[in-house]
Amino acid sequence: MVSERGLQVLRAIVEDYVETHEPVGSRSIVDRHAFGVSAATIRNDMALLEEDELITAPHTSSGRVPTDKGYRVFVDRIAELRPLTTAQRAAIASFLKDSGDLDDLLVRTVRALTRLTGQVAIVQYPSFARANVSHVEFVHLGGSRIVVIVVTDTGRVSQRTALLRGEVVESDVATVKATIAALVTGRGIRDGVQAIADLLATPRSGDRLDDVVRAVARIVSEELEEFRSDRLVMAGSATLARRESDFRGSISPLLEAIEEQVTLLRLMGEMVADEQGLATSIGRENESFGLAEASVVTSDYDATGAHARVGLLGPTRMDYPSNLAAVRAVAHYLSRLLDEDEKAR
Amino acid sequence: MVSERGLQVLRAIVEDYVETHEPVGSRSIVDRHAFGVSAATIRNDMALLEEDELITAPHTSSGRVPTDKGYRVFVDRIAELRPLTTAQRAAIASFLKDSGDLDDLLVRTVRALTRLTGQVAIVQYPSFARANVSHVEFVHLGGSRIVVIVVTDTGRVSQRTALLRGEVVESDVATVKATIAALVTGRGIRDGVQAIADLLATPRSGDRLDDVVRAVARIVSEELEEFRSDRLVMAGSATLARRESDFRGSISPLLEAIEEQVTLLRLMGEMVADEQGLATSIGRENESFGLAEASVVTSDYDATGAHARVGLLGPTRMDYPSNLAAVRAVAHYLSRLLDEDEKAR
DNA sequence: ATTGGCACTCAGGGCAGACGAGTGCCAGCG
DNA sequence: CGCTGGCACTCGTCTGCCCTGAGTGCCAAT
Repeated sequence: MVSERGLQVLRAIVEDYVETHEPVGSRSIVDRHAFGVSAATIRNDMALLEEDELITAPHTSSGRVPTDKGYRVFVDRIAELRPLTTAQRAAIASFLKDSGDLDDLLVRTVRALTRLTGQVAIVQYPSFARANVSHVEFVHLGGSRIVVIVVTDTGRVSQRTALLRGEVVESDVATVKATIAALVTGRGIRDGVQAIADLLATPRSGDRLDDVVRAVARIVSEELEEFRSDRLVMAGSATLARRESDFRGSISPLLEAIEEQVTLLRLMGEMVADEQGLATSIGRENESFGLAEASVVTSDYDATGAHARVGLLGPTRMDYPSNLAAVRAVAHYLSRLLDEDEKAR
Repeated sequence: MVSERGLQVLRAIVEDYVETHEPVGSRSIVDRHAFGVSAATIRNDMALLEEDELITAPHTSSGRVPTDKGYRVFVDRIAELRPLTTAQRAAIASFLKDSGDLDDLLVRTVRALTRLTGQVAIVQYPSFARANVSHVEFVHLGGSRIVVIVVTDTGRVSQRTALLRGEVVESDVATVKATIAALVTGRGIRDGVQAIADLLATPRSGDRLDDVVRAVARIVSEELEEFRSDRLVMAGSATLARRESDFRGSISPLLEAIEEQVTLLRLMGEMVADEQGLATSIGRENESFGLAEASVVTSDYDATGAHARVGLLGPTRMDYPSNLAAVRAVAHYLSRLLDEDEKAR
């Protein structure tokens, strides 16, 4: 078990290491922090911390560096959020106000966050799983093409072009629209998907339009699935290159994860938030996602029942207190703006 | 003036340097290429090439490296495209076939290209400046929100949510729709934008709906502008990290350009294509775009009059013959698929 | 439990020497 | 006149070496 002072030593090591990027020795700790004990005492504490695998020495005669486990303890038991300055809060507020629609708001959010922290910022689209389909619209482009548009009552729009096998005429489109609209309009996403699945399961009728209806229904179903699945908005990948020395290996796994999105979605989905809605995933904890040298911090935000996360992706050696405070503050503003929007309906 | 053999020496230097990433000396040239002359002769040629600033020596006693100007001469006067293998062609074809709508096709294209070349791949959306508005649709979400959807006859769809000042009811929406649809439907993008500008220029009437119409018209106009402006699809940014040693400085300007898009759009817009539709921009030629250590190669592709580019972004020291061949081949397939689509209408 | 002292380790910087790849130049040859 | 072999020279890189200093672990004393 680590003593109270031991924890303070760990705190000092984490803080100094994050700041200086250099292994920190017992001497520099007593210099920079008012422990009131000698370096030798600190050394004894450090030996204990090392036994617990909270810190490690890169080579025999050198200062200590926190291990992933050390960061974990730091975040869970020691660190307190470093509140944002009022200037920072004001910057967020002015950056986010006057946003247009949801897309615009999220883009601004992610930019604000990356600017604030210098890390890669990530915002999950609010999940619309609970939304209802308010509208389906079909636009005939002539020939065998139809643009299929689905709108939910939360204002999400998805659109896709269906390329049919044969030609259709305007009146066909109207018929198809009526059929499919009846199936999904006013229903929840899940119900809509189910209704379409039921339709596709029925045996084919000989009707000329049957094939068309099926083809279009399949597209609609895909679009509904898209609402159900989450999406990400990101910004700040260029900052990774500047922090490159923070990553022992290459940053290309990170860039891949950013490009893939799926990995990050899974990762953010699996992270467990504390009672404040904050969550961290540190270094090797991300190993199965190919991000063993990176950390992710997230904060939940809420939009009228819908629920999603904003987060940061950066080196394991990041400033957790500031970054956690930043995601929390941004999530907070985002929730508020979305709620105001909601009321404005 | 450089002799014929001088050019062949330049070719050898470029090819070897691209392959080995090391300055190439006179000796290794006679070893690897069948020049039939001695190293001393090559040295004389190299001295001339250096006088013309086509190659340079990193330090006094070391092999030569092509300058940007050298790459330029190589591309313009020496290099011949290295045709793709049939396996590669087959890979492209199978990768692109069975694409869904335009978005899907372009995403596949850009993935194919990055996989083929190992560089960052870029595809410009075909320009829809000449398209006509075929449809505007308004979906009332209740309260003061309307989703504004614009569809062109080329199948592009743009959608945005308008948040109005006051509440509107269903019948208002119908009125607004009629007004605006009359303004833009069937017209070209440019005409539509103009018509809306004219509307906004008229003095306000006292009509209750006038403000609503104006607000919505402004949104429609923005959406039309979006059709006019180009957009990019990209893939492969992670490859940059792997090639990082190819860039003397940091790769962060490149990542920024990728995230910005605007820079790349401008750059690709300014590049001048040869009679084959191919264009290159090498190293310092991109200096004003902050990409002095990068090169871009592009190939035009055509979709029934609409015209855009596919390209690659990579280090100056790239394999131009292969990359040019790759963009040309991919552009070729893309044109063909788009034309088939067109016919299928 | 804390401390000062001490021996020990080891990364990093500086220096010198050897090596070798590569050059420029020149005189000679066909 | 172009090509060639030869040769002296340059200079970056590698290697081994030493030294320094930061930092450690341990121990006996308080």
